[in-house]
Amino acid sequence: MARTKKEISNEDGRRGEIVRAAAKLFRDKGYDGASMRAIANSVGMQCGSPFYHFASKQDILVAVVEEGLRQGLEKTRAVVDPNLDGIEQFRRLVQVHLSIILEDGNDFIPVMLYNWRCLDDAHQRRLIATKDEYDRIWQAAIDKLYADGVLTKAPKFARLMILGAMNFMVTWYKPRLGGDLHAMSNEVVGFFLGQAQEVA
Amino acid sequence: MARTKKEISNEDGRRGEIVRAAAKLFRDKGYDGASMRAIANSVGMQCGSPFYHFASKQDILVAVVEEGLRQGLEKTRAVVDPNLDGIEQFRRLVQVHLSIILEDGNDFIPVMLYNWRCLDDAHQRRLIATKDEYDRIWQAAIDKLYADGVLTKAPKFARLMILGAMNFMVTWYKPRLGGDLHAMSNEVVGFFLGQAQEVA
DNA sequence: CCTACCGATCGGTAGG
DNA sequence: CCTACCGATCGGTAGG
Repeated sequence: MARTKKEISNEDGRRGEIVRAAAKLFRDKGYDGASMRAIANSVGMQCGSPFYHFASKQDILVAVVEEGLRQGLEKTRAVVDPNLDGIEQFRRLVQVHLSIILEDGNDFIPVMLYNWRCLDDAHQRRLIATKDEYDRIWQAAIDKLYADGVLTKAPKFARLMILGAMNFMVTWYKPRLGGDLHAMSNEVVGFFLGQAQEVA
Repeated sequence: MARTKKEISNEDGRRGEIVRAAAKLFRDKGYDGASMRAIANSVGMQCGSPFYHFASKQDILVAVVEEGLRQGLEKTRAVVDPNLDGIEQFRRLVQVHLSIILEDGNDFIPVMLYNWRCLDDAHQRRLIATKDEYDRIWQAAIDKLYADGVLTKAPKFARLMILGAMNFMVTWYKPRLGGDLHAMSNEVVGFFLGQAQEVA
């Protein structure tokens, strides 16, 4: 059976192993710091073998970023619900974003955030459309907080500050015993929305 | 005359040119992505010549980070004044931090922020003491805002969010014609402190 | 600070 | 997917 579009984007099998191993190495050492040999060896292959699955190292990076955007957009859309009140919608977006960038094994989006310049211009241009879709979801949620009076400052700038503060957590957050991501989400929500609302 | 400590930390002369050129290249292409040849050529040297001034590429990175911390701490201390009210102190810290990370030619701290893992463990351990000094200044200013009731959430977490949001601006901020860094500072201050205070 | 060069490692390929 | 290999480039050095 031919490889369907869904299977490709799910990155199953050996190819998927390479994508996941590369994501971890790109995150730890950066795109230039992670060699094809290191990627191959981390999945038990010889140095030339990943080129059976990918035409180039660049294409592996593209696959990592595409998989990150696909998973991220899927998880994010799953918590969007126009019936929620603004604060609860925001809380869910924060929780899911922190899991996307901080949870163990979720290396795709951190690689995208911190290796974006390693993508060829053409790939950047193509992938930015999906990034924009991600931003639109956040912007809509923040606009609603603004309309409700929970946030009072320019909502576009608010989105950049809030997502920036979270994205920079990649550089300092160290997971502790017992999933404290939920606690972290509450701290983030509490900080940006003030003390008006109780934490779940 | 022997090179004094002050002259070393000021990075004057040819050595200083290498440090500044390397900072720019490290910022644009990353530590691993910027070759010694590229650094040498960007100051009109041949590929082996930087090694007359530095023992290794790693030592250039160390010099970049040290120069960034030295300049950053100097500029930051210059705006610290215990007689200022909390909000005005915060505003000045934001302004100086944005100039440190976003102003044209100030590549040192961005290199530190986004290439920290490229430093050897021993250098990280040594440099972290100066980083901590920087954080202490910020923490004191934020603690005061907390004591004054301007901020109401855990001040340590507040520092991480505020500095994180600013530091991530390195990835998206594009300077426009006519220095808008001052306007940016006002937006940042306005966002984090709410609309209580007027912008200068 | 240049010239000329080193061994190591890089991404990538051909043939099986 | 492995073996064996390629040219290019890397950080770094010796001698002047």
